[in-house]
Amino acid sequence: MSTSRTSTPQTAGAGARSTLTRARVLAEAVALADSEGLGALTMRSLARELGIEAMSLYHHVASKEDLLDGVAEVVVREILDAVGALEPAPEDTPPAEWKHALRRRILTARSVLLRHPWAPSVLETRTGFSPYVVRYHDALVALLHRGGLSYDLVHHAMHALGSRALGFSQELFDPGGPGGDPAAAPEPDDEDLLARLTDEAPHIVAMLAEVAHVEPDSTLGWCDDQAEFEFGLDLILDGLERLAARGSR
Amino acid sequence: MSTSRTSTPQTAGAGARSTLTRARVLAEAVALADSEGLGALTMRSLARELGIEAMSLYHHVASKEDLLDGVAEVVVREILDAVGALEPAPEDTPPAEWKHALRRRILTARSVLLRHPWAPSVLETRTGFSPYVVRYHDALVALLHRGGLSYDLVHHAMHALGSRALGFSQELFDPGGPGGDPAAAPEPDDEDLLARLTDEAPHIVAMLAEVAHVEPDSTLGWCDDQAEFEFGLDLILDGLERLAARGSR
DNA sequence: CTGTAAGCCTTACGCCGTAAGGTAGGCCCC
DNA sequence: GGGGCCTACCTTACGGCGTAAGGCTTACAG
Repeated sequence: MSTSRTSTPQTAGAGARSTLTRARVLAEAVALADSEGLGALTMRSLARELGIEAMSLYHHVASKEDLLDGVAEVVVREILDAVGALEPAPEDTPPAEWKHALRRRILTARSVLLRHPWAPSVLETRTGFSPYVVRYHDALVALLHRGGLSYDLVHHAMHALGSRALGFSQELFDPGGPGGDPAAAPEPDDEDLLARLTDEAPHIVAMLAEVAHVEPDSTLGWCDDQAEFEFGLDLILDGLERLAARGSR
Repeated sequence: MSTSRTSTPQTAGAGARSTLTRARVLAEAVALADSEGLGALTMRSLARELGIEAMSLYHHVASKEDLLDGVAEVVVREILDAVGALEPAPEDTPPAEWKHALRRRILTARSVLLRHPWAPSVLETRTGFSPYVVRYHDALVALLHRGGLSYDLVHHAMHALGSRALGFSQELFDPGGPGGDPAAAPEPDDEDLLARLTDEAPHIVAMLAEVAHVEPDSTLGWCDDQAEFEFGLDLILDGLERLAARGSR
């Protein structure tokens, strides 16, 4: 890797590999978060990974916050690419298919986020307007409006979807969920936990006893996140469809 | 040194004010987060507020993480108290009223969280099973099941509600939202922002132009969070009701 | 040849959470 | 009533964080 000839006279113009760019910094940051968790993404560790010193990063990002903004942008762009590869533009989608088109887009977004489990917690904390996030949402708005929903209803719809629009929803009780640190699997002695639950939350225990995919006497197996996500999403989409059908609102 | 009489012989028994307890530590932590934001809640600043040294806190909480667990618990207990003061127990609620009962409970929870804007971001990161969180959710499960929903449907319902069950939902683009630091109001020159939006997100701009409570040429006024929260909540509740009506699912 | 700017490095500061250990008073039990 | 122990506090110190300030080299422009 470039070892020899450190003083190559190349202008570092086009595809120079040895020169660091913001894009390369961000890519490495994403890779680091993927492999070591969000907590391991520090200026120092990122620099180490890139073979430079921490302070040198500041020539490519303004601050750690800016780094995280950039990282979020990379992820959203990845979503945009994935969606673009599968979906026609909103204008080329038959209006009547808005619901399925929306559904597919959102599930595609989700599939990208599943590759970056730490991403939701980063996206949650970015309140700014990344151009890519905006563009993504704009396509959803277009789809809904072309589907016949009034802008008023579209507006409500976007709020109702919330973070679901980007493919995630935070769930209370979700061990190892969107937290980011894969090493943090809180596993207190499940015996005690179940015993506590049984008298503190009898109805929950009764429910879990009945719902198929969990045997309450085993270690708490968790839910089928994908199925649950789709259930909630469909509940909202169906509700929107009904509201749309009975004339705007 | 508490000024006079440092060696008061009182046994620090019942309601002694001078002795620190975990409860007092947690109460002060909540107060500090309320007034200065979550970012200002550090072991050192909390100790300063209590007139002790940082390390002394470790006699009452095991770690910062434990402190945050405790803080979350305080908030949830506050929710439980508020709900308990207004609502009959699930067993005393007519089954047919499940939807309204659930709605009221959740909106009560929300009203508590509005007093602690930083609380959602703490609750989001607690993956453990606080007894109070569990108890709260258990009551919701009871209400739903007594209302005639199968446990299977109840289970889906809890997932669909997600954090909404506790009264919040994260929204992308929500300046000064559940972040926690009240001092961080990102206000980039709104002129530029709107200009950028206009060509990056024409549909969003069109929507905002039409939706009543925002004049797009003014500084971006934000949405009526409460109304939007209720819209999303009702969408889900109505959908659940419909599913319940046509027999389990 | 000189000026300037970019890209990287060194050093250092003030935060953070917390490990380790010290001390002073109150309690129990012999 | 005296020795030991427990509790609640303190002091000191460590390693890690983000980053301010400034220095050194190299590449290119005039």
